[in-house]
Amino acid sequence: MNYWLMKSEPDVFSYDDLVEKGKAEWDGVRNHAAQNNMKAMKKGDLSIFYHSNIGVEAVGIMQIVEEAAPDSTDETGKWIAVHVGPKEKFEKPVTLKTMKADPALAEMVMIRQSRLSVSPLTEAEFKHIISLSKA
DNA sequence: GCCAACGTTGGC
DNA sequence: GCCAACGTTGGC
Repeated sequence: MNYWLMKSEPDVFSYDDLVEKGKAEWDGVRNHAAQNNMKAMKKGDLSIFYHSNIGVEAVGIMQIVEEAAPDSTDETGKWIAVHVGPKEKFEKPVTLKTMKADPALAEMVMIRQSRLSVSPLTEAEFKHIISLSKA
């Protein structure tokens, strides 16, 4: 089991949009590092859903339901996407400010490399963010 | 709206 | 293969 963090601008695609659809292709990722992370995803892996730009906070958990396959929005055939489904919406979102201030999350890839839209989390980081969402 | 970080492009 | 210019992302 691996853990991830994926970003989306909620005015484009929000956690509630995912809940409504039930399943969605995580398309449009055009960054090699992010692509490599998606290629490493296995069915059943869990990912934090993070709202960038608006909200700037982690809002819920989703599950990888289909592993990497060609991105349907890519005409070149070079890029891949995974399919995700909703797992659990946080009772309380965890803001970037909270995560940045927390020593337990100081090594988080997303904190250190803020522009990366798909990044790995350690199991400890994943669980810690969950615990913050319940506080 | 600004700006830092950083990826990509293109000239040499 | 280097590096300057430029575009995009994303926090503030």
